[in-house]
Amino acid sequence: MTAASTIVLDHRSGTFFASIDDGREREVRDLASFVADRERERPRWVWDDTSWWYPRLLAEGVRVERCFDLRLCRTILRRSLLTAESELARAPLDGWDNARAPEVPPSGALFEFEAAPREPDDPVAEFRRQRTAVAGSAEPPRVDLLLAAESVGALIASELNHAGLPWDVERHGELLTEVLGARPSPGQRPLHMQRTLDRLRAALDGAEVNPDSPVELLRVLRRAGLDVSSTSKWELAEHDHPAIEPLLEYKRLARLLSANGWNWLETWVRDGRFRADFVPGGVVTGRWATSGGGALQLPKQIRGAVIADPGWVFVVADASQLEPRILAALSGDRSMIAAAGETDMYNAIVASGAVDTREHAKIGMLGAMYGGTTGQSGRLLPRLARAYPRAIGFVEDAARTGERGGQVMTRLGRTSPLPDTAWFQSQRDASSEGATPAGVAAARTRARAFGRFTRNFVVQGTAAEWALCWLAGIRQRLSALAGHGWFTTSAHLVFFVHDEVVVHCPIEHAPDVERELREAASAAGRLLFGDAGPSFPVTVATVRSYADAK
DNA sequence: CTCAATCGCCAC
DNA sequence: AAACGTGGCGATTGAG
Repeated sequence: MTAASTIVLDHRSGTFFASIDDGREREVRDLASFVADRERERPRWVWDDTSWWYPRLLAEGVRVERCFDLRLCRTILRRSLLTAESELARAPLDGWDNARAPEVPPSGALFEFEAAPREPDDPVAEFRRQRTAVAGSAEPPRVDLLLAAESVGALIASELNHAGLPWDVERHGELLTEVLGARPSPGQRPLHMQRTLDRLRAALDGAEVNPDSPVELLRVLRRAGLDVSSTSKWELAEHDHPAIEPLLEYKRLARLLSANGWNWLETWVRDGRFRADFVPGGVVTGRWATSGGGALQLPKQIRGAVIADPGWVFVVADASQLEPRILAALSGDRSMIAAAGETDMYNAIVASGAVDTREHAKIGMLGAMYGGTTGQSGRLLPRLARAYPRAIGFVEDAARTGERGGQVMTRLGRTSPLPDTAWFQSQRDASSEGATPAGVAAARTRARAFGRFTRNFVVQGTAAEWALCWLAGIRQRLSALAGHGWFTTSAHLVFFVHDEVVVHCPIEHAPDVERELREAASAAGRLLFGDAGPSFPVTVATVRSYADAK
């Protein structure tokens, strides 16, 4: 008997079905044991939505190595310029284009069906449509790699959600009490916040202001003689007035309370784990999003509550200067690739004579990737363009494509969306006979804004592809280290933010994990850019608390 | 009451 | 120092 290569799973009217290697569909009685059994042959599981199937399997102790997520891949294939001519890309929207349902931790019966009707379309047929689209594309291997990376990302997201980030509720509580004061009764302010507010009011001659209302605050500040146009902290910081210090302090405390205070703790942390709902492909560029708990913006302030289990540690790794390295690789600019071969790319740019200081190298590169035109970044760009004409030309081309309303592609073929109809209308209006100067200016502003988007899309999107390849490599290497154990009982991923990962592992495995994280980064670079690409160094730290990582 | 827009802050 | 990309989220505010 040969090993199965693909198994398509489906469920309809309360029954599960499996179709093995394009063969006839058969009914599956016990899904978890069927999958566990077949997994020995390492098939690629094909299903409509990883975030529906996989949490249920994980809850039953079943992990799979490979999958093909039809919903995520549909999104990519529909939009990619590499598959633009396919039947799939030209077909009208259908149920396969719908957004996923939020990932809910399974409760009660693990394979209960939702009340909402599911798309009745046949996943076998959809899989065939997608294979046809890939086969007919300009570069099938490139698209295949993207779909595989996106799909394994979906597996990893579910595994991250399953494992959760270790969270010390007690430590978090202490931290809040230290900074804010004891937890007040509902509707009250914690002591330190109230005192800060009293100081603010005193500095404003006793004005009865609600500091949480920007409108009210702005009015009171202006009445107190402060010439400010908003209440944002960077603008306030430019002024000298006795109210500024208590106001900024109040804002700092209020932010902590509302974003990561006691309510947050009760809502998002269960059984010593923070479970972010990671959403692969949740951002147009291919970056992940999260829905709930603000996991991608965990303030440095509260990372002290992220503490490893007894006998365990975190190995925290982040890719150094990822986006500028990605730009070097994408553009094939040999001078910039040489700079990106060094551990500190910005120092290498200074050494090449392009700019004077490391800070200038950084500001200039960020400006090139984000489309900065004013201030320092605008002044530095011509110098970088002289030293690295291909690299800067690459992002300038992407920007011009966007300004024309065109589409750009990442390394693996993920493609930017078109501007909306209002955008095109404003461009048409601006070039029509009755165009007003204001209309022309507005259209130009919008065109430039879309150019900044496409400029950034190629870099951010390719960085996201690199990160997926890195994650996939890490997952595979950690599995190998673990042998046959269940993944959460040995080194496993617990957190991911764009270019940074956290692995939770027994303390004695940390050196091995550190090595694997570095090697997986190099491997990801070779996979995307071959041997001539830049290096992808990672900063690694082994710590008991996430706060100690940086 | 609900809903959407806006402000402001956090992350990479 | 300040304006230049991708987002999530909470509080306020105003419309229905």
